[in-house]
Amino acid sequence: MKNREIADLFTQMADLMEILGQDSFRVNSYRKAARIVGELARPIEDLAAAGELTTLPGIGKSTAQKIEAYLKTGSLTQLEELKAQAPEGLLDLLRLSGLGPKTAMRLWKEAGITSLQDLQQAFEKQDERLALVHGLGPKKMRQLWESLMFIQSAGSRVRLGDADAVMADLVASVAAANDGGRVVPAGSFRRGRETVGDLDLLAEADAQRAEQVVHAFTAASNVRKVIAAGPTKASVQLAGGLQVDLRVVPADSFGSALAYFTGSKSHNVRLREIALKKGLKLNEYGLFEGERRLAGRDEESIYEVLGLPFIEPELREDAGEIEAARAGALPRLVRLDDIRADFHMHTVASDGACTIDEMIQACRKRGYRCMAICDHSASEVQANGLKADRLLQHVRDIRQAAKACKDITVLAGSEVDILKDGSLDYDDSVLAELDFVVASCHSHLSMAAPEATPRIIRAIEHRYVNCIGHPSARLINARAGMEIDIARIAQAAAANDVALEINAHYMRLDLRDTHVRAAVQAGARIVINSDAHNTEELSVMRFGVTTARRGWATPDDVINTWPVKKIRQFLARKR
DNA sequence: GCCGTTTTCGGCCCGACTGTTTTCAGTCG
Repeated sequence: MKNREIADLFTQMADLMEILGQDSFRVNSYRKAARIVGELARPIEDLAAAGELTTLPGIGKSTAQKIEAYLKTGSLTQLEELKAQAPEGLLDLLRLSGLGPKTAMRLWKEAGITSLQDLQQAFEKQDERLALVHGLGPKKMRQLWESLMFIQSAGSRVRLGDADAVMADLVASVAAANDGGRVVPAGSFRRGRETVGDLDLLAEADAQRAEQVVHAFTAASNVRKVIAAGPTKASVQLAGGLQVDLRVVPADSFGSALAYFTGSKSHNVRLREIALKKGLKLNEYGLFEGERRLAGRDEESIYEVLGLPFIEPELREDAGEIEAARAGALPRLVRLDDIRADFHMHTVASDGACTIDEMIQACRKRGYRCMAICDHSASEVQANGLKADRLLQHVRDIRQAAKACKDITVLAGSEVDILKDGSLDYDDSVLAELDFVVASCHSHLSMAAPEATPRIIRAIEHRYVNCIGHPSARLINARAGMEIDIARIAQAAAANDVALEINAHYMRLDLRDTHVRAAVQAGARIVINSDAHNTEELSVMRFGVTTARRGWATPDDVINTWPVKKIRQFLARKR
């Protein structure tokens, strides 16, 4: 699957074209194409083979031809031509904050600097060529130097779960200075993306109070550096390197500002276009007809005046949500309070930290009516996986503990390894003793799609398998995991009454959002599991729900929301 | 380069902050 690869090529083209000062609308169209291809769940090869590339929004004849040529030849002539016109190292310069295409061009043309390395050397030698670059004063130089040092020490985007803890503290700090005015997260964090590049925070305050709100923000305990601070807007860098932007707006504009700063950028562009067609103007201060404000206090009013139902933040990616809204076809997304079950958690029997009873009590406290305990199977030696005899004893222990709790159905299960060839880690006679089987890959994780997909499908077709755990086995920011053909896997799952897991741990979120959407479209059932190794970790369920929402999943799609009777019927269909 | 309820050409979202200017360009979101 070359989706990511091709998306990166288009991004490179857009960056180079921008540096070369080419038409900005063409640049944007390449950026859009990169986004569309990058977020596609189906392999781009399949669409190309079927001649369906131009059915994608933002992909026209010309872009389709480039994709087809690249798939055929492995290179992209237009990109090579651009690279011949500008040194490739210039692209890296764009990673510096405060340095855009114009400055990159000037560094090259006016000082002969064409890479991060060149720039660093020029700084270190206090090269006089730098003084020749128009628009580069002492402050800008200092900013670029700091940014250069930063990208050398900092990593990539921050995982949603890590950002979540930081965000909670910041909201508390700012809210304490805002006399009850609203303080809420916006940006990709609010949309629930699996990683965030920065954090956005919005506060409601009048002009008088705005100053103290901005001050409370820039003075928050974990702020390392104040990047910018005006009367209504400020940016800081936290100790961990994460950048946070705050905007302060009056109550009348709070809703429009929230919509604006939640994005995504492309969703906003669509909203503005709709506004324009109605002769209106939409910005962060409201929706206006001439000077008259028609909406802005809350998000709902913006959508309403634009003639649309409210669109949930998780859907705002310009991935069909506007069209669905117009057609009245938006899904009723699953919510955390719909969740009444968790089917994947570990105990001290394998590598968990809590006992069966402790996990049961914690699930009861969360209001669940059904749960499954699924410890590791024999092959997971490092995780103290259970050999068959220990598993059978463990099953008896779970059933014994379950008897004491009438208000929750406790299923005895296992997280069984899917071996390299797609077979399972226990014999059928052992699996037959279990109520719930999660089958997961824990080894041979660098498999490409042609091997990985049949491996997983073989497990799906297995008589005793109820669920495929973390299907790609990726770890965000740490391991790419297996390439999987989600369309084929979802089709097999739907046909075999197997649920596909969204592993809710924020390191995994696997299935990822685009996979969930493809799975739901193919009619597969989704199960959201915490994979908790202690009672505390049951709370990661919320990240899984967010991912399910980003995948357009409804309560009906997600078996965790079902009554126990319906869950039992689903499991019984397997055998 | 894409696209169409003003369609095959002519548009394509808009404002805040900074640093360098000498009235504004560049960057960012």
